[in-house]
Amino acid sequence: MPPYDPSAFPPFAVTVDLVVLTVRRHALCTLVVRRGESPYQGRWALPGGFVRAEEDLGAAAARELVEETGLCAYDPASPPPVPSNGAHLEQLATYGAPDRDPRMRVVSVAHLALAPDLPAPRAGGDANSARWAPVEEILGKDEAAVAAAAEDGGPEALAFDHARILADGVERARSKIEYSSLATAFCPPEFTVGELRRVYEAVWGVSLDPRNFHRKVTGTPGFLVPAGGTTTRQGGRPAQLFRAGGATLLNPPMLRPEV
Amino acid sequence: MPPYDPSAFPPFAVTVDLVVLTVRRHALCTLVVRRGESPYQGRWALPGGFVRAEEDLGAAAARELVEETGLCAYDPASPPPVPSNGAHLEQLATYGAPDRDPRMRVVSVAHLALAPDLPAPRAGGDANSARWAPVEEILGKDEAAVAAAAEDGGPEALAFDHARILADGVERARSKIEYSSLATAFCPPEFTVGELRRVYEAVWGVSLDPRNFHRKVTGTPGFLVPAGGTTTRQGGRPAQLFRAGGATLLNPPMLRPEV
DNA sequence: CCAAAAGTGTTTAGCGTACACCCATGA
DNA sequence: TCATGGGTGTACGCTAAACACTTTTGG
Repeated sequence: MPPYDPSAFPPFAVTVDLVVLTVRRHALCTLVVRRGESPYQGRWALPGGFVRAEEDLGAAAARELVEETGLCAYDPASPPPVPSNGAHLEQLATYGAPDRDPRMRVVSVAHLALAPDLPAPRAGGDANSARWAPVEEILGKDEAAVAAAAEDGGPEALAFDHARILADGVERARSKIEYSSLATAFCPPEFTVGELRRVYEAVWGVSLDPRNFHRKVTGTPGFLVPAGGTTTRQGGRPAQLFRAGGATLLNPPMLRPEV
Repeated sequence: MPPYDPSAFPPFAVTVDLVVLTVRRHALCTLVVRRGESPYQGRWALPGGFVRAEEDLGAAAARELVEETGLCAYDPASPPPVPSNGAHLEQLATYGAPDRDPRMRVVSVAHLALAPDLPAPRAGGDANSARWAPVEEILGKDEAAVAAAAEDGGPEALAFDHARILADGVERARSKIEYSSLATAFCPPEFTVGELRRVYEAVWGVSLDPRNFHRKVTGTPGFLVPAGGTTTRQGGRPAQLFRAGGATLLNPPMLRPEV
């Protein structure tokens, strides 16, 4: 083990990058911002920024989330995901290849945020410098391969290693809604079983049987609690409204159909 | 978003810390090293060190693993976990609370390594400055609560926030062997079904039915491949030897019994 | 009345569990 | 012979999948 000499450490910059996912018009979308400066000037990138000197990593991610979306992050540990437009926020992974930023050594602690559908994004007031981009449009169908090859790829490719980060975030979201109640983070505070099912269908890119899905989610204790009212959103029998229940782990899990 | 000014970033040190897990004498154990310097002088800590200026995060973790154990890390992406005494290595999470190290701002990218049982550890040649400590002995029974309260706790508590990191690593290992073939990383290259079962029992702290376990692992295609020979290790009918197969995902997963 | 979405009931097949039973070795 | 661990067969119960069917709205 090398001697622990605090005065001789290599200089690093530490940033947080955000994979903010939402479901819009039956498609899984992510927030991207237009880069105003070199390198990768004019290209789309994940939102992010430097961690401040006295700031925790999670706090930096929450601050960036507010700055980019106005979304308030809630702590996954606190039982009730109370606020009306809160977003789930969790650490994703850390990316620190020596050459990932040509200017200097930057280590980025990526975070994953899941949000309900929102109005148009705001990025420092500049409207067309931020957008919700369909994940499929950025990563293509074969996500793993594209993400690996996308760096320095075509003009639609994300800056830096952000395609890889996005692919990892999407994969995390896809697997985590299997065995947790996280899919409710894509829904408004009150939602119907059909809306929740369309979240699963959009995130997984599959079709699910509405009848079996209904039985599954309403039959799992603590997953959903009735909110009282009913709604008619699109011609048909009105649906009951639910809120996310206290249960965070889904046992047995929701089964993702084979492709 | 704050302006992106590379010359004005706060100074960070970036380290890697290692949660190295193995199964020894039916108990899940982790590698800890004795700290020779302040702060936390004389206390046990997870092995780790600074990331070098031109070094990738995973490479730094692999280097530390070799320095501390002589273990060679294999890339989980490459299909055959070839080397005889290789260890599984993956990124765990990143810890960067502003006050986690009293001397300076340190962000630690923790990694998780799973290794087969080894001879006594070596730490720079100093024999009694490193040991395999039973996880239960460090974290106690109720791991989440203890890990949260352990910092600045009794003399047996790990330095810094390492109890939290260890608890997170153990939890990752416990959940990941459910749905992946990762448990074979705790076994030597050739092993019996009974040895693999004892790995599950030690990591989960439960008893599993030997007959159903045998059917489950031998019936999952690609999980185990027969290695040919048989062995008598402890009086009884000789057992077939197996190698880890190519399958990395276990579907359906191994079910962890309720406690 | 018809379309559309919500919700319920029923059947079937697969898998996990429990446990009886046989096999092969050392002492 | 017995003890010990390896391995197989079988019956039971639960759950997911498939799908027929009823309910409640809007047009």
